[in-house]
Amino acid sequence: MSTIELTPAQMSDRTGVTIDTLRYYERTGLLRNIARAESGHRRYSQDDVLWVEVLRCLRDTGMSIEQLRRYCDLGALGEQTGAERKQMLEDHRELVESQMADLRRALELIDHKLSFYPARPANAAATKDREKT
Amino acid sequence: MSTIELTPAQMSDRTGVTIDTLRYYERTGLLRNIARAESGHRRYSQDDVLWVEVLRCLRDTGMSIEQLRRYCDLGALGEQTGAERKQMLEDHRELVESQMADLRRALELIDHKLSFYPARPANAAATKDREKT
DNA sequence: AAACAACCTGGAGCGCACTCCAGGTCAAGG
DNA sequence: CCTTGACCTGGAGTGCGCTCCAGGTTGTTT
Repeated sequence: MSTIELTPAQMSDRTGVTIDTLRYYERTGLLRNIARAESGHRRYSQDDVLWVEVLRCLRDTGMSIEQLRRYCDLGALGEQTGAERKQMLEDHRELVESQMADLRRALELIDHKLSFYPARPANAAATKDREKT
Repeated sequence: MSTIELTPAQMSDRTGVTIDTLRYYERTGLLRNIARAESGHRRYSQDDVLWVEVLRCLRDTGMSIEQLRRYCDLGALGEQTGAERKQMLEDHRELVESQMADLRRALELIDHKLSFYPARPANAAATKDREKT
């Protein structure tokens, strides 16, 4: 299995995460053991790509950098930290579900408000737009 | 209909928004025409409560303060801004739906990862936790 | 009337998650 | 060789959304 390695620029393209952010993640411990070329330049593996996608998925749904670092620390510590990692995931799962509830409420509100606007840009006078409702 | 007015502290209790944040919203134009007692102290109306709930709903789902202010500006300008306000709501609706997609992806990822942990804190050796997947 | 809480204003400060910068190294093309 | 551009490090800067503070007024309780 040829381990295709990516330059920082390529990694940034693949993941949609900027080079600066990749370095920031490395500094703060979210990315570890990134390979280097002899020149000292980083070389990212396919596993790194997958891991960054996991990180982004959790970040984008509200897990803090602090918590992600904790999660990484636990992973590095080995098997006996499984229970705590599981707990973190379960906690985050709850957060995600509560966010989904928020989003559903927001959709309802938006649709309710949109229902006061005419379907096509018709005469404005026809619309009695009840605000704050 | 008695217009029950609320003190800042009461308003904060009702909406879950701190007094400082309520003032901040007023400064930045998200809250307007807040009544005052003769003393100069604010008195919030029931409509203000509803409006803050709308603001929070939009804020919590990712609309920026900047955009919210724009939305308020348009509202203050009157009926002829209806089209733009409608557009803002439609744009935000799309944002909300894309966030829901993100959350669903996250839920899948989390559940996938959780599936590698034993149901009850059993012997750790039994779990071959494949990371980065 | 004295004490204490709640409120006022203008402005400064904070935490998060990046993002940018200076000053230097490395490497591929002409 | 020389230029050009991608990369390196350590550290400073940024923008957002609040949050806090100083110094003063108001209003209620004892």
